[in-house]
Amino acid sequence: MPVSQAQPRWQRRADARPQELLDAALAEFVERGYAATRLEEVARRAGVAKATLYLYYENKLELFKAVVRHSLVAAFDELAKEQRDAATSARAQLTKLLAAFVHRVAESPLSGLPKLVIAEASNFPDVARFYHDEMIRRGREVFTGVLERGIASGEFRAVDVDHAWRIVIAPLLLSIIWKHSFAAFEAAPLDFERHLDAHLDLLFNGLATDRRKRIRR
Amino acid sequence: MPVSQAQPRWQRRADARPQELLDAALAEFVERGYAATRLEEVARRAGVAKATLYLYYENKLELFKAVVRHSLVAAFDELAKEQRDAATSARAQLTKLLAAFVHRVAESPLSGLPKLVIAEASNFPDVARFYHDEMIRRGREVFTGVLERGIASGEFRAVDVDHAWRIVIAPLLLSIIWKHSFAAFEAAPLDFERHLDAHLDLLFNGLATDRRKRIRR
Amino acid sequence: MPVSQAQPRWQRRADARPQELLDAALAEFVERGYAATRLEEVARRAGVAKATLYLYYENKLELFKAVVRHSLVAAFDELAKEQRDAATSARAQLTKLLAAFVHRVAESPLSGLPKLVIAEASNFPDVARFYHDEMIRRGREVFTGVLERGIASGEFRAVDVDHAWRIVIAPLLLSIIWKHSFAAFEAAPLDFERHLDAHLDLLFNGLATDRRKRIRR
Amino acid sequence: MPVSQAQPRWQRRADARPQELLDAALAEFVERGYAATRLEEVARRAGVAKATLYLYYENKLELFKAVVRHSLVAAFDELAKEQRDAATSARAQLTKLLAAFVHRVAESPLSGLPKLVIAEASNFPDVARFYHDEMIRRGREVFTGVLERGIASGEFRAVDVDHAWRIVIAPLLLSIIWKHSFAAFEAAPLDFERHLDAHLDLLFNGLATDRRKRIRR
DNA sequence: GATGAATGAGCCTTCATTCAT
DNA sequence: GATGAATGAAGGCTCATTCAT
Repeated sequence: MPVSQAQPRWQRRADARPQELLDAALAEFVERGYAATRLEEVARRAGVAKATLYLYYENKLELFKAVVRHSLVAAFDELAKEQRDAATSARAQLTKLLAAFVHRVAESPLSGLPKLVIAEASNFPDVARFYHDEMIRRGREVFTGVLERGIASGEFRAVDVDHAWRIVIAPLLLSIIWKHSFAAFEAAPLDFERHLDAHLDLLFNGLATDRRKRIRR
Repeated sequence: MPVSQAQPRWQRRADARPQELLDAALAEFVERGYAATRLEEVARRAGVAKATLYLYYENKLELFKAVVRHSLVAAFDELAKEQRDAATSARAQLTKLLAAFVHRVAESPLSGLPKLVIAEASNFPDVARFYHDEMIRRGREVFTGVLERGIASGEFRAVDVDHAWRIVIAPLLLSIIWKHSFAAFEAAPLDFERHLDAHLDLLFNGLATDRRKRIRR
Repeated sequence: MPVSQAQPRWQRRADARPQELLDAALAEFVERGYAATRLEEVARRAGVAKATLYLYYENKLELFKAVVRHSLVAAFDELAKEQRDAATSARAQLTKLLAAFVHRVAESPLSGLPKLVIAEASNFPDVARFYHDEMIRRGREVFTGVLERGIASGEFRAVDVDHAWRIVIAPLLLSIIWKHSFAAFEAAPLDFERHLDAHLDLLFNGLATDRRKRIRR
Repeated sequence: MPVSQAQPRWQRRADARPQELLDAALAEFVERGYAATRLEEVARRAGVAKATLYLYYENKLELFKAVVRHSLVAAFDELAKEQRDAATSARAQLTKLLAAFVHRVAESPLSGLPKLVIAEASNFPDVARFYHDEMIRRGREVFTGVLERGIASGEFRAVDVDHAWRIVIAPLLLSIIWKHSFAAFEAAPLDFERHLDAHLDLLFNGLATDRRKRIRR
């Protein structure tokens, strides 16, 4: 297998940089969007001077990219902690995947990443493409994999996997978007746990009544 | 009949103008976000001079609010066309609602609205609150209403309605976000029709195998 | 005597124009200054549309010049009503002149003119020069004339006429500037009558009690 | 000793800056008025970039206010250098006050302040009120004080002090307004010294020769 | 002649970026 | 390495001016 000739578009360079800067920048970017984020604010939040940012990142765009790249890697790392042993049932595995997403991503600052990328996708297509190629593609692989395994094993019905994988994660993705957009206007914060339960219940059992209902997970 | 030699420098279109401006502004705001949208561009897209915008809207923020307000109303109008007759089954009604959302919102420029509001929620909390109070609250009412009716009538299982309503719309909402963010990077554009079918299938029947499978709608 | 070859810098053209426009413009220019005056406001005050102004004046500057020119002429007309018969004493004549200034200029809208010209002198040197050459020069002539006549006749002491004329009008000029600048902050409006009396008293009799103190400070 | 080849793009002068900016701004504001003054010009005159102004003053209006405030204080400081010892005669003291005004204010850049405030009074009432309350009120107090003392001691006639104080300063105030408005159009610049002499002469001795004419006009 | 609608040019203000210490 | 000070390059907004009716 030949080594790719081209320079990787995303170097690892900045990953050694202070975590504080990236944390501050992620928070600001998520809260305000790329354009409305002022480096002054990022710096203040990180407790450094504005000019200091330039010691670590060439410019605002590079900082932005580093934030996305770094958060992406962090998200992977978090999810990877959940070893996907193929020994268990597809249903158990799917449950585990979704739970991991909730516990390790949705409830952490990393949850801002999807919102950020979505909001800036048309302004920074290469960032969106990067996210798409790295995160979404892998997500799709993982989820379609489980679905197909379940179908093959007879655990799952023969659903339209190409679309089902999106439907499976949609409620969770949407919940983190919710959290970053409308949380302030709701009486009580969204209960991720119950939300996940409700999703799994619907997902496995469907909405329509059936006399031979399965036991909740 | 002699053709006038000179093009008039501009047209007088006081009536059509507001709509044209809102259309242009919606497109730009959705594409770039509030901060990165230049009024120059909005104006160019609408075919007017920048200053003309100020004849109709006091400033950028007011234009933004008008866009959201107007799009919201337009979305309602679209959805209202689908009369929700309580005569039919809850299932048929839910199906109709979701189909209406796909056909009348997701596939129109109005589909940009959710993405826009989500992206700018923390920058403009009052806009987000407005959207939340007007759109989301009503959406919740409609969907929880159908769910409760279905449960009451025995059509649906006794699911956790407070969460289920979100899960029911999540795949559709996400699909329009998708369309505005990652469409460019996918081989084929998302097929809303198949997506809806897949969702309805999963929603009503669940993922897990069941011998007494219901008929697809 | 040859006719002047050059075009007069200030035509009489606009003097036939609606008085309303000039009145409105004078008021606005005096109140806000040239730059801060919006033609929109002038038009509104005159009860016409902005574009209508352009039917009468080429542009803002021409309107401004017309206002100054017209007000100047009006001021002259007012003052000319006071026939200066050389039969009376210099003192009576001087008194009459100052009284006329108070009653015909200071207490009319024309009082805004000096303030206006002063404020805009460096922005529009030709306007200032015009005012200087027309108004001030004539004022100087009139007042130095009276002073010299009084000195010649023995009514007045042999004062430094070149400076005295300014001193003679200073309190009145300043009073109208006052009126247009600080009137709002004073408990009672300036009583022009008493002010004039006080001035005349001081002017003719001096401040010091001892009539034999002729030593310079 | 080698000369540095390149001029530094800018100097670091945080200490001197504010004063330089205020000086430049005062000059421009006096020359053009608030509205017509472009910050670009102020900056150029001060030798800095436009944006630098914003490091020291929030916006144009704040700069304007700072200019007025600062000039006012500076004027006070100048005048305060003239200790007003009550030991001398009222006449000597009045003379001293007026001379101080001429030498320390009229002949300095501070002389532009009254013209500036007068011109912008109706645009910025709070600035005018500030000037009125700080400068004018104190001026009135000082001058009426001296007049009353002189009257009490028998040095001065019993004049109408409420109006006399204005008359006493009017020629000097007007002279500085003159200087900033019409100086360019006169053959010779106004000789402040002679002007002051002429004023004092008239002020103390009056215009009329006959010391027994007490009949009111 | 009058005016509502439209616009081009200009200025204030912000902010990413750079320089000097 | 860190930062306060400075700036150039936008972009929002205003307004004198012009066009079409």
